Amino acid sequence: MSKVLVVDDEPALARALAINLRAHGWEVVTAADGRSALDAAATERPDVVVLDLGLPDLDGTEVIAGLRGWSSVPIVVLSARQHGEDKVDALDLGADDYVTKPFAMNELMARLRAAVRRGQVAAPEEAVVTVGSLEIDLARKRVAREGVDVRLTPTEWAFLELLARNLGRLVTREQILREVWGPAYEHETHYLRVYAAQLRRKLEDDPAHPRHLITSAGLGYTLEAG
Amino acid sequence: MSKVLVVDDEPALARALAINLRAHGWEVVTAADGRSALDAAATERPDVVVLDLGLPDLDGTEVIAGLRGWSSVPIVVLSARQHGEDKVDALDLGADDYVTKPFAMNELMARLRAAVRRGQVAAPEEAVVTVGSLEIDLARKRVAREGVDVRLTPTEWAFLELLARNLGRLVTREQILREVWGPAYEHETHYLRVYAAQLRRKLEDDPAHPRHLITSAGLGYTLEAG
DNA sequence: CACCGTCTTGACGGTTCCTTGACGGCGGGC
DNA sequence: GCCCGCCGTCAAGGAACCGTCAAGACGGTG
Repeated sequence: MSKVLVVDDEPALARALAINLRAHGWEVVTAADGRSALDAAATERPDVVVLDLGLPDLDGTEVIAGLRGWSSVPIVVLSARQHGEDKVDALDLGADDYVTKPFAMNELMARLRAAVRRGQVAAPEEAVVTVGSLEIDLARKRVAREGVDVRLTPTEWAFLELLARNLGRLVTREQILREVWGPAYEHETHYLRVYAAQLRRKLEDDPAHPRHLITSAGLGYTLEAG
Repeated sequence: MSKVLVVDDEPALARALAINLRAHGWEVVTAADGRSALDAAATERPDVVVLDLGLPDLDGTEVIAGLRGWSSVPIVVLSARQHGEDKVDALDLGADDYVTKPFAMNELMARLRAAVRRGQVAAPEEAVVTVGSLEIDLARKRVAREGVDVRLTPTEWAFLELLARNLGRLVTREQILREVWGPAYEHETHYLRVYAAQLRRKLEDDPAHPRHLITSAGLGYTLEAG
């Protein structure tokens, strides 16, 4: 769970933010002015800071500068001002993102997630899905079974990749056909059978009794996690 | 083409909205009160909802809360009230954006587009409905009873999904038949009995005395929350 | 042009699922 | 008590779907 520090002097807005963020799984700490914001940032070590400009004591830019003196925590600035002038200021000083009021809660949430993601330096995005003895490397577009590479055709790979990106989730026939063959093929279910069989022959220990690539008759296919 | 659900009890405004939206390429569904809004959202699966506060039956906030129980569809609230009080309420409950009347059609349109865009980027959003020892995962299309997966046929799943999306609310026979079998089957009530029985056999501890899938004779079925 | 890997298409047998009918239980109205 | 409507149960037949094999079509490459 990520921790967010909300810095805002309007109690109503601060409360609304806190409630929404908590509902979405964030741990929330609040501060109502610039000085306590700096204190809270030092003691709580949040993963990201939401900073409303126009605080009673310090100018928002001072808060950013103060934080940047010792921390590289991502900062998302919140502002009522419409024009770009202080946007440039804030970004210059080291803010990471900028949202003008009124804003949509989802947008803020998305920007926070993005900010945290960017903030995590150690994120080379190791996109490898492991399923039993299968290793599916989404970045390199490779599959290995018990350590040895398996050669897949482009269509086989597209099929498998789609299932792997939805690991453990049922992917409907229509979705597979749309994604792999294109929107016009939405009803060509024959392809599914041919390619499911082909993947099983290459990837399953016992293709006749698949343990990974599971069929749900009339619905679609699932790449089973366990 | 994106689909929008317009919830407004003033016919004139609802019509004006529908016409304008359709002219801009939206697919439009309308509802005039809170209850039918929830029904329509469950059956139509809009990409975004425009919700006018001040409905005859339910408070707008109740509608938001009801929707948020199972859906993460973006909601844009429409309100005549000028001051911020219920704005905060609406956002607290999970609305995504807020437009005060009178508004420019262009502005609403832009906010809808933005809401849809954000909705698509947003997280996969765990949508799991828990009923007793049942876990119904709407995103993965899976049901587990006491932790173990239960295999459902496509029709069984469609039936259960509809009830789960209307958790605790009675779903009429007509609505189920229309949704699961199609508009032409609105009077084939035999199907309901067969499939209700089948679901109970798979999901209930004692199929003869169901505690979750409840019949209301002559009316329809309810998936009981407790 | 011939070769090769890949994609498409067809046919067939086995399985799952849907549909349909028949029957019994339950409860309300008369 | 009897009738009637509605619900729940079971089972059978047929339709839809799946897995499999293999032959042809297609598109690059040498």
